[in-house]
Amino acid sequence: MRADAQRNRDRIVEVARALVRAKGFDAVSMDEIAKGAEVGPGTLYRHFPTKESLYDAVLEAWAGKVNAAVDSALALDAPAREQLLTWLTDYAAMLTEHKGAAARITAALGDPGSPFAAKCTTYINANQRLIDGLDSALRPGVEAIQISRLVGGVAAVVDNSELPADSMAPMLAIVADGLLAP
Amino acid sequence: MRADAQRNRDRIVEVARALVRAKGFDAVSMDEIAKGAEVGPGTLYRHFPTKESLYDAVLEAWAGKVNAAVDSALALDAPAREQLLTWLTDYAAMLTEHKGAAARITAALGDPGSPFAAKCTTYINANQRLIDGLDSALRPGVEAIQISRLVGGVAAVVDNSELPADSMAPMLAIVADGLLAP
DNA sequence: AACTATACGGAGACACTCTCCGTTTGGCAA
DNA sequence: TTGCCAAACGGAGAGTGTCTCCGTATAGTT
Repeated sequence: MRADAQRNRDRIVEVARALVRAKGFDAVSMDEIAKGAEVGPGTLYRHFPTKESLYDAVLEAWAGKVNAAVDSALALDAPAREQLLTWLTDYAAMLTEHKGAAARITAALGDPGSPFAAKCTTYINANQRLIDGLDSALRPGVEAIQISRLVGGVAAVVDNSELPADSMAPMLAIVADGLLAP
Repeated sequence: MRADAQRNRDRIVEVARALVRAKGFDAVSMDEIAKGAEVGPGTLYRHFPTKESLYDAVLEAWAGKVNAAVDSALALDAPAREQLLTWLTDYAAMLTEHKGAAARITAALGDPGSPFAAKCTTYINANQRLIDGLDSALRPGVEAIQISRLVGGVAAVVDNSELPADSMAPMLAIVADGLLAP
């Protein structure tokens, strides 16, 4: 890639990240991002063929954080319930970090054609590692994608309704208790 | 209201209901509805100032169904877990009956200014009656709006991802077990 | 039959995503 | 350094959506 193209690409992602953080994905237009990054719309679309593919780039850094969070939860010297709840809370917090991310990523969980497909497998794998790690403490038959969807659903609701972050806690507690073996 | 206006209003809602059922709320445009009802866009917007207010009219008939469902679940001669699961399943099924309804209604749960506010209180009241009916079988401190959000979240995910209806069952089972007293 | 409040319809304002294509420029080779 | 050209740029505008304004038509009353 030519040097100017690389510079522009980086600036676009940077500007987009700031705008999305401030106003939410849906409330930011591509023109606005282009203007902020001082490029034309044509340039923007040369780098990112759709708005969602730009969003995917904005969320890039997250995948690593997810794996770190599941590791640190499993490393806790605590009962399974607390490990589980710690992870669910961290996971939900990451999903609500950027407005609009939770619903989008969670909706894409089963769709390999989505621009978020790579992130989805990261999330599902993280939940699978959790299941493997917690072993027999969980109810039998629970699947990683179900956990992803449950927590994603809760996070999406809280995100959409613009609720305070701590309103997730009681709902995640219910999910956690439901996930533990009867 | 003048007779022709009433006729047009009824036809608009009828056409909108059919189109939304077939294609989902987001995929149907107001122009399309206007054409289908053989009125101009101006007439459409005279009756329904926003697209969402039209959707509210489309969903009108539901409120009664919700109350009937919670009654019939509570009337079951069965353990609390089964009553609870029956209701959650019925409730989720109603939310996914029209594409796009689950996320919209659930997002509006705490917002009195939403066009769906009336429906939201119906849903919350239904869950409150469930809590009162199941009495001490539920975990202490659980709130009606939390149940509404949990089930709404699950329904929204399934709706968004276009999953088969039966994929909700295991997730609702987890929620149900989490809701029952430990 | 005339009159008026009410309702109608459609052109178009405005916003948004995305495309096409003529113009400019970075980086390499002579 | 200079010249070349593939790569990148920018912006006008196509296409689609929600919603508005206002001149026209009509229902219902007098």
